[in-house]
Amino acid sequence: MRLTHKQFRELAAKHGLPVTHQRQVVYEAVIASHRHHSPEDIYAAVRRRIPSISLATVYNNLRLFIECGLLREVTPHASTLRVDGNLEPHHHLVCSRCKSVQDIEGDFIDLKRLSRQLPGGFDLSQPLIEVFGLCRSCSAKK
Amino acid sequence: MRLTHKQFRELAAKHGLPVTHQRQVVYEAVIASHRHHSPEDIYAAVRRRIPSISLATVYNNLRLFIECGLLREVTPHASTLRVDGNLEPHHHLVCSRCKSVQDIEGDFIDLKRLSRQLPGGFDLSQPLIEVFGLCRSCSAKK
DNA sequence: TATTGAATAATAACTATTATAAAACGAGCG
DNA sequence: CGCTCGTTTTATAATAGTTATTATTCAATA
Ligand SMILES: [Mn+2]
Ligand SMILES: [Mn+2]
Ligand SMILES: [Zn+2]
Ligand SMILES: [Zn+2]
Repeated sequence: MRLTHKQFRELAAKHGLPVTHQRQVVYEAVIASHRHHSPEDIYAAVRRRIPSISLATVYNNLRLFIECGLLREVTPHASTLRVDGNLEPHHHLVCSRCKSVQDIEGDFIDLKRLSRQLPGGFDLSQPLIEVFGLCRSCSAKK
Repeated sequence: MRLTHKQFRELAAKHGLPVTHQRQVVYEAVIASHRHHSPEDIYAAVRRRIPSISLATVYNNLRLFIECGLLREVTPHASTLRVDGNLEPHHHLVCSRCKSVQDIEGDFIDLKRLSRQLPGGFDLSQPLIEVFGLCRSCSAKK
């Protein structure tokens, strides 16, 4: 863990973020496992080192880290259910900022290469793809 | 609307779903616009034709339609925030059933073709891709 | 028409997340 | 050292989206 200790201090300095013990431990909990965890997961892990930590602190710092680019959000969708009546196979273009979704067509996937990277047993019989970026109005704004 | 009227009756029959007035109208509201709507959007639209409808009925029927394959869910992620400490550019493989996420590497996107399909102004400077399918254990189960 | 099972409406409950306010902290300074 | 001030954390209330519960309505059948 000495490694991530230093890693966090450097990252925080680069983004002008004051380092606190809580932040340090939250960050380390995220990268300790190479997985994609929920705030509750992180909270449970951090509590083993800081039993008094508040769930709000975990949320606050995860949000902060995501905004600063220290962490990546794995679920860059609108937080509510969205439905699609179009059953034709098609893909989606999602704006990471405003969460808007538009259809996109075309065979831009190299299925051969993709399946070469695929872990065994993964069923990709009709692959659905989402491509994330910034929509026109969002990329104009910033 | 006569078209979707008939279309819904046929789809419902195919899936053994009893047709009710509410279901008919909810379905029509979804495909009336070629967009990706939230349950509240649908609720607002349906209320103009059935003022007494309950929000729960909208939710129930949207879920039902998704399960039967009459509609597609646009947000097939875990419903809670997930964070990723890996900042190296990489893509994700998401299981549509259990919502598990794993990293996937490799250049399986034809960026030339993709940008040909891209609407003007969409910023794809570092494209993130998510590929949806069924993970090994989920595809084994069913 | 009476019976019965399914769908709906009204509303309560629940869960994830955010907002608020008070307490604790900590760097800088006399 | 103590004090001060801005920041962070904690505890908790509030909110939003969704699901569960239950009484009512509906529609098909006998
Ligand atoms: Mn679509
Ligand atoms: Mn990842
Ligand atoms: Zn946008
Ligand atoms: Zn799965």
